[in-house]
Amino acid sequence: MTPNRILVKLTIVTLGWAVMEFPPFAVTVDLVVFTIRDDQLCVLTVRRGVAPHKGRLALPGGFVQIDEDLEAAAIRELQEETGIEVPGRLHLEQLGTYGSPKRDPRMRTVSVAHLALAADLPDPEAGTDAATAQWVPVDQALSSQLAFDHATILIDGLERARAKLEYTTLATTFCPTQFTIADLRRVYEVVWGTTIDPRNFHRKIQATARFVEPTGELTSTGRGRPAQLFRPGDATALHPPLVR
Amino acid sequence: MTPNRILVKLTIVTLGWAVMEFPPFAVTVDLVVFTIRDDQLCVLTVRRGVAPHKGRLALPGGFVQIDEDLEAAAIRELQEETGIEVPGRLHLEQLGTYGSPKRDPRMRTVSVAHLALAADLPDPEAGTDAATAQWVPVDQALSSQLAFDHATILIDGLERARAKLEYTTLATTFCPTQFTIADLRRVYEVVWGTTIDPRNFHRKIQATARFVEPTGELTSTGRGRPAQLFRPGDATALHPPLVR
DNA sequence: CACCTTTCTCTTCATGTTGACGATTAATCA
DNA sequence: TGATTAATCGTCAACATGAAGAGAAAGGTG
Repeated sequence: MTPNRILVKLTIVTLGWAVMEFPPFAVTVDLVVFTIRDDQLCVLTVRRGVAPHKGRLALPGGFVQIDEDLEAAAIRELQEETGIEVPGRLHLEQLGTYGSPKRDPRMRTVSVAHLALAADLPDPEAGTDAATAQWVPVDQALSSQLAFDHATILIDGLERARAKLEYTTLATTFCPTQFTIADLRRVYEVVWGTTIDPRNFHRKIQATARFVEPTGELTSTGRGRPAQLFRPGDATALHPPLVR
Repeated sequence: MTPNRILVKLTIVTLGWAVMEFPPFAVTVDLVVFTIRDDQLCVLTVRRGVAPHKGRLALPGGFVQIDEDLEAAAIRELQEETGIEVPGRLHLEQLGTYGSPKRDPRMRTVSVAHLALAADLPDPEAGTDAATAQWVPVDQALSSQLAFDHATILIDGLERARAKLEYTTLATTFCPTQFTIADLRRVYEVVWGTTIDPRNFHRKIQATARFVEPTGELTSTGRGRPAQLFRPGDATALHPPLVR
């Protein structure tokens, strides 16, 4: 057994009055970032340039630094890999932690996955750290061979996002600063993969206090009657929920 | 800077073709185990015997071993600290991960908290590893000074449990193998801290397919009209949900 | 310009769910 | 024999839902 193997088995830290020993883990954050582009739910991916899983799509992420909060690490990785301005109009929450001993063949890694929802964002800029980052439709990502256990994480993130639309106002984070009720409806339709009656949806949104606030302006987009524009209200929970 | 400090800053692992370096973390599991005793929601606690936070109440938990799954570690700790037979009639799920750099003064620790719900269990046996384990009413635990960030974890676990009763059938895991609808109602009342109309609750439970299945037997407990006995049905989700 | 299409918005109606609460049933207790 | 307790059944008004008719306000076309 080499000295390096011994390091993997046990780390010892002396801190004045106490001696602790513990098995050392690598801790990472992975990100499931959703947005809607061209009426499709898309997830942010990176292309792996090194083994293992070289060439496969993966979720963006990286090591948590030794003095860094988990959420801070998620925000930092998001900025590094996408150039997204954080904090902005973006929702970020912890999704779950994935720590199977076999999930990374190189070392024992525990990954704290985070879920982020954002309005449509510009393509990641080439020439930056985000060079290999790209938006991929979720169904396309799921039918490709994602690296590590990222397919599991993506499925969990998708289900979380679908569920949260039911009982929170998070759908508005997928929308620009001003939007119509039809825009909001398309968010639900795209994320849930269903169709929704426009008239009942309209009634329901209007009946939910503080879900959306009218800006007073109208769309001047093209076909059909112009729609009222809204901005997000300050409600966060929906009573009663919207049901799939 | 001592060699031990250097060990804390960086671990290097050589695995044939690759050399990785990463900051080493200690990974632990903590457990929020709820049960109901004497119409009170109780949480399993241990009394800390060593610094830091010596003498304070804490949630049970411990280090994840280097080749161990996160859930397996949670199950092992549960057995070691309480003697609870796992798997049994018990619900276990991941709650969230807590990794503030300051949460443990001894080292950088990331804790994967788990939530467990169980029917009333015997007191932990003295003389075992579980010697200091005890059931404490939740409000009492919250008004005491819990160790580390365990108050935060407990609050999150409580909120998760309350929310899950709304849209799942998990309330039955707090009940013995046979129970009355009134027993089930008291679970909701205790966890939510509310009172519920017995007649409407009765109607609602009966209307929800496969929530509970009648055993055909009746209670012969004491005062009042005897009640039908039920066992848990095979439904897991509630449509429509019960609302607080 | 008249007329059609499109989309937003308001409305109706039948059905189902909820909360409040009266009434009945079946046991124990005094 | 009541009185009390708790389980169970029933009623009713208010509210929410899904389906769908109809009007309003824009653009497109001949």
